[in-house]
Amino acid sequence: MSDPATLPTPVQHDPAPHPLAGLPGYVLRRAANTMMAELATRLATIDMRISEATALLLIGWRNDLSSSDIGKMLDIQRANMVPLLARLDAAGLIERQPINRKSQAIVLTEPGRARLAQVQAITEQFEDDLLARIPKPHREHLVPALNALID
Amino acid sequence: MSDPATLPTPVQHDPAPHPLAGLPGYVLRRAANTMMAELATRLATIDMRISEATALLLIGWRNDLSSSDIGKMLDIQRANMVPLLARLDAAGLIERQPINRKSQAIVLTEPGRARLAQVQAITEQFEDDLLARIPKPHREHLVPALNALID
DNA sequence: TATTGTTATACTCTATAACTATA
DNA sequence: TATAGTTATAGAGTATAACAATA
Repeated sequence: MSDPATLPTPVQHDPAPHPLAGLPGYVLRRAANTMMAELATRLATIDMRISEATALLLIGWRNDLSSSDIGKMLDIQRANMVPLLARLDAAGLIERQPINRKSQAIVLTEPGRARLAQVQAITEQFEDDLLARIPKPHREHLVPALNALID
Repeated sequence: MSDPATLPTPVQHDPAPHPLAGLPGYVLRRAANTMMAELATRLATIDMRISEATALLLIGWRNDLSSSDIGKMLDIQRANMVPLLARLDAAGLIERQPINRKSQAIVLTEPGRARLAQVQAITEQFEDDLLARIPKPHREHLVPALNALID
């Protein structure tokens, strides 16, 4: 080995800034990926995915929503709601109540209500932690700014 | 209609369609999904994915980056860089220059530089349009707030 | 005619393990 | 020992087309 003092800096401990680091679209994608990975990790402790947890929150909010209704509110395709609700059903968290011969309301079972309480505890803590990471001067502007970007 | 003076004050100008609409984490995910879908649509006009376009921007910025370097900067796993660069290579946009017998620098070809110019035009317009959608009072706070969420 | 629920399918992004060769 | 490049594989989210039954 050569004298370390004579070598060029071999390692960058801080990721070098690059031209994308200041682009709103890029930091939006990176921030969402980082935070959703964190949320997914926390929800995994109760065997829930983000998509399942969001659906459960909605189902617990109203007991007259059909699969299509939930999909429209969460921007999830009808076809993709099928395996999602099938997993919640297989876990015994929801059941289907006929509205007419075409539609069914998705409602929570008793185990579903218990799971929802866990989901609410995790998501509330997550939202608090997320906001706490943002410097105070910017904090209150995040949700209004992001809402302006949603469809 | 009733006398407006007898009605409760309609202070809620932003009525939530559902309980998730006000959660920072949820709107972060929705905003990112919406904007990335828009960017993907625009990049598809020049046959580029978002991941390919971001890599191309980085490769055009410096000509001494290895596949691993690019992956670290963009938070893409080493293994996932392989098919990404393979597609850019197959399209004739990049070539590999040996650094040593272990590493290779990824550099743009002449067609790659032309494609990069198209990518830059699309992304700059996209970033402008994104910011324009945000009400002025919130605009300057978005990037600092999001940067605080990235790792 | 439009909508609901469904099946089938495919693409993109992401994640991990493991291997070879080289620093 | 650690890193670079690679292969293989799997999970998760998303998208479209198509179908039967019902509103």
